[in-house]
Amino acid sequence: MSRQPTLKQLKYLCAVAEHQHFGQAAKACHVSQSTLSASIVELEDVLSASLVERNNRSVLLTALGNEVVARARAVLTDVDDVVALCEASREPFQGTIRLGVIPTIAPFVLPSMLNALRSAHPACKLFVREDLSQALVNALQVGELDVLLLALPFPAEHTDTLALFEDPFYLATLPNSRLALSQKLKTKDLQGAEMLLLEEGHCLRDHALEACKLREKDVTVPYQATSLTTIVQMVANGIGTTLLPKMATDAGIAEGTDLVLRPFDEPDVGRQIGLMWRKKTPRKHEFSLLGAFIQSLPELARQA
Amino acid sequence: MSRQPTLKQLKYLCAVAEHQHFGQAAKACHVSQSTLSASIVELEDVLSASLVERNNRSVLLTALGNEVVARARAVLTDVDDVVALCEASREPFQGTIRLGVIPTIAPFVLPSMLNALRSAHPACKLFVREDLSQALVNALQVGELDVLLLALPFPAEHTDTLALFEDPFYLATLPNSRLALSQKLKTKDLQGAEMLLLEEGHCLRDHALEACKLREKDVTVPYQATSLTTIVQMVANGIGTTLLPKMATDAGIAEGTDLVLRPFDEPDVGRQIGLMWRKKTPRKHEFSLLGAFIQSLPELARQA
DNA sequence: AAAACCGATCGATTTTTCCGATCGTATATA
DNA sequence: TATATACGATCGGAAAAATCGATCGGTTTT
Repeated sequence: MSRQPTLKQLKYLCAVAEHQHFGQAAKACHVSQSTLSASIVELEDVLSASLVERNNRSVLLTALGNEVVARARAVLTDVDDVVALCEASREPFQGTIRLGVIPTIAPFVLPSMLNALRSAHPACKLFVREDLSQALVNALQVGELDVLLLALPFPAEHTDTLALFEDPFYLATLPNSRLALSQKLKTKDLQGAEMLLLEEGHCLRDHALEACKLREKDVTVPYQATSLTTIVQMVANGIGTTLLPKMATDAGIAEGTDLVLRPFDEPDVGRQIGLMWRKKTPRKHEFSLLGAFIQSLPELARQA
Repeated sequence: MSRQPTLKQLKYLCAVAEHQHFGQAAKACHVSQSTLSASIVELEDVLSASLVERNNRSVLLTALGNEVVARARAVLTDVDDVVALCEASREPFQGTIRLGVIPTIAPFVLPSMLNALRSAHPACKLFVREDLSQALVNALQVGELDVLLLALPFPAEHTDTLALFEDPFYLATLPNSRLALSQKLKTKDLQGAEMLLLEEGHCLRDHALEACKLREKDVTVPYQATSLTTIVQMVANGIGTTLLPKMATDAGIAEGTDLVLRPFDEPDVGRQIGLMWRKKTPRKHEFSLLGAFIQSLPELARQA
């Protein structure tokens, strides 16, 4: 079993190649001549090859030595690149953030968020994955994602959450419907309404049911309703009524339809948006800053 | 001043990434768990970055950790490549040989030599430079070339030579010339002949003068005679007479002309072909083998 | 509640690294 | 020819590190 050469040995070899002189090379490496000399000998021993021809008057590299030097230089710069990479990642928003976002948030927050982030922190690379909450939590826990933007609460072991803002629900219905006419909309008015909600698995569905104190039997589950845009089209065609989060309506999801949007005359009818990360992540601070950054987005700030 | 990570640290990190488990990674690296653990801590310290999230139940890599692992893997394989390169160069004719050859040998030896070498030692990379003896010797001494194939003797410090074979001179002249008719050709017959030789700098010129005991004034120096082929054409056109080394005539340099080739009726009218290398080269043995290899070439052997 | 598992840490020992001094050789100088 | 100089190799001791076994503190599983 032959050992591996050391980075130090490769570095010394490159210095020798550059200076063609052991003494100067040693000085350049801030070590004594004897240390460098021994290191070169050891390298040649490890590689079982002659790399340097010592001529007492001049130092020559063998053909193999030249090859090794060329490759060693590449290795050393690659290692330096690793160091530089870590240095760049030292400060917040200088490295890669792997972000998970749920489908009922992504289309309404990501566009402005990504734009603002790119302006404020050009060096920050954001990797985004859009999926259902449970899938995101799984990915978070196995280390595929660093932080999630989702609706709280969502049960997840070994995680911490940071609440960012409330996202109230609006009732979306046709102007001539019974619910559209009520001045002071209460959640109990929804009893027996034909509520269209997203299919099972979307947390928006669960949060809507909970916020409005509804039960499964009060809800009509449409086939293939995998996006809010689809739901909106169905409501606009008179198939029923739905609840839309404010961020969706702010983003203009109901534009181009006859739908009216009615707020509820009750507190806490809505969902809470927040960040989630692993308890043990070393980047809590950075993610808290990310939370503050999201809160400061003008598109979201005006609803506070 | 931040230090550099160690190859060992990078290796351990990659093992952790692969096994997702400190204990198993340690076992794979043939070190104790404590050693590996400490090594990872030190790596993170050197890089001032969190690479691994220890979760007591599972080991996760940070985004930065994944990046570092990817680059570390590349670095490690590059280093392994260096080791492999040296291993391959361990045996003779497995590495690169930088060979210098003079112009009065190259066209007649290289074709068959390169062919044979490629067959016998496919892994051997031969880099050939063709130049005048003095230029080759300079290149040899500064380490740009490893070994020379030239005509001996040629003065050169710090070098050893290996004589390979004699290369007798033939007189090349037109059939009807005075010299073509003499049965027992002696060098002193050349006195006053219009001898065409290569321009200054070619050792063939000096060796020819010496072998035939001629002086400069016996010789006609043609303009622009930089190759034997040119000389041959000139002689064929009646401009004079010349000396050709046997290896050139064997290679058919006079084919297609009316020239006759006459050997000398004296010993040692010719030049000696040999190898030259630096006294301190670590590859003496390999170059000796190269010499034997050249001697065994059928194109050269039949003249022995 | 106990056992098992995992990585971090401690203390002791071994190994490695590093330096200054010296040596041997080749070259330059007198 | 003798001397001085320059260079890399080598040696011995001191300093630094790497490594190990044992143990700790925490979590998960039984």
